[in-house]
Amino acid sequence: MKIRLYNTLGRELQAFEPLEAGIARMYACGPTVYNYAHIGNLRTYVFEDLLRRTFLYFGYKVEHVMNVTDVGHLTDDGDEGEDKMIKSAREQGKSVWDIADFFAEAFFRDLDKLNVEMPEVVCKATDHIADMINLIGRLEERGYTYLAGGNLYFDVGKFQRYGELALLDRAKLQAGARVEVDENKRNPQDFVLWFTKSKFDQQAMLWDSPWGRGYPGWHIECSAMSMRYLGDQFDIHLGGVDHIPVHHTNEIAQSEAATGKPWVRYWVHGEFLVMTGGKMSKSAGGFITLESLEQMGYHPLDYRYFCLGGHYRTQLQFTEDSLNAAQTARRNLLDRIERLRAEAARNGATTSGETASDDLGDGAQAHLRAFETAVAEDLNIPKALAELWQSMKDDSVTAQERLWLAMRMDRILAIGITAAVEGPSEADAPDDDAAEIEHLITERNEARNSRNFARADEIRSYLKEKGVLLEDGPEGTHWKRG
RNA sequence: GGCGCCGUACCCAAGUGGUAAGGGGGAGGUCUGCAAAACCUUUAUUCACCGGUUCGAAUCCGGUCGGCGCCUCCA
Repeated sequence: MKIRLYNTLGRELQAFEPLEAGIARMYACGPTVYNYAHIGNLRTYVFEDLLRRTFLYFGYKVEHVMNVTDVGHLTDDGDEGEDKMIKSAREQGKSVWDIADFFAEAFFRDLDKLNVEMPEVVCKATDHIADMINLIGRLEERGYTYLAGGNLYFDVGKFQRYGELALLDRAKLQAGARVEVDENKRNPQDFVLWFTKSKFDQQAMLWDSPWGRGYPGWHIECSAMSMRYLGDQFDIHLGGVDHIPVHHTNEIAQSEAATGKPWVRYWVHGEFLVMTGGKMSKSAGGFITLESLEQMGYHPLDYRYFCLGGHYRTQLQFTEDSLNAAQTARRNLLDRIERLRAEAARNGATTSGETASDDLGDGAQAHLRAFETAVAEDLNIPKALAELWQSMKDDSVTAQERLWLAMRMDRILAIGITAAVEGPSEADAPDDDAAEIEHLITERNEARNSRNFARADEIRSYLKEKGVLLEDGPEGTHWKRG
């Protein structure tokens, strides 16, 4: 099936045509590891994971590269004098290197909890300084750079198509709208490739270079590392929408200036998670981590499910109510899976193993096709999720087929369905108190049979206090942990 | 000031020319000693507002109002 994606470059839906048949090569801008990722950051990585899984689902080989920015950069709003990494290191009494390792580890732990698969390559900026110096050298040879005030700049005036991605009209850009203009720049949009004169003193990470001892500008790392692992030209570049006007615009300029060739074919950007009053950010006070959601009683996959509810290109409203809705929905879905599993078992069907989709009935086929069509059309995951629900509720499809469909769809959605189907069922789950609970249930049912409801209710409330819920059904009494 | 996005039920949110997906929540019902679960039914004649194009518009065009993002090394 043809996958269509919205290309920021050109602002239109385009059929994905890889440079090399059957392979999707993509680069994703990763985190700057000076703090924990907040759930807004994580939304973007969930989106990238959905795209990755979509390619895999449709049979592509994926070469996915993500960088980790572990070189310090400026602190946030209004603070022009300090480096994020240095600030964080000082506050925590650690070296910048330790800070980077610590938060990178935390970041990937979060991704793992969210069922975000690891890219084929995760590369740290500090391991690729030589690649950056090399690339800057190519730019210098081609005359795109100038030295001023000790720093080496990229001259956007030499790159005619500057700003094409962001639809920037250089003549109309208001320089210094929010930040002081760097007097050394020839054009306001010029950016530093290599610093030797830091705006701040305590820069701990320094490397020798042809332009002096210093450290690289931010944008160059993505160009250098992506080209190192994916070649001078590759298929897709991913990131958050905030990167369109500056970071990605500059990446394109320096990459294409260095090679003289078109660089990336498809630019795909994820929109922000927003809270009441605006986007999530430290200054606004709404810094929520995955861990804090866990402490509030949510499963990480509840958050993933929540993310699937909105299209990647639209802002998603985060509220506790909507996260609750996602949590309940996911529980209901997994409960339904559990019942389908029991039904399939009663029918003597096996739930594991592959069923060729050719063997599916027409109804199941139609559901699968609807799901795949939604996913392939610019990753319409909300629609795909709706198709999942409809297929689960379709009684004309056998329980076994529905389980198979759910697992199949979970290859992309990754919301815990496969684990629910293939893992131990609730009944198999070991429980230290199981014997006592079973015993009490037996006693209660004897009491019910002799119409001693007072005793029966006593047992119900006793177990409820211990967190055990009883459900009387036609086939006996089931219990579960509440 | 420039660039871009968005406004769909109580909430989240698909749908972008053919007569409103899905989830959560609410309401009613079946079942049940009770309770829960499950199941069934129901919940926008209408898509911020005003014009226009069209046989037909939530979808296209123009305007108004409102929200948001970016223009800084925020995902």
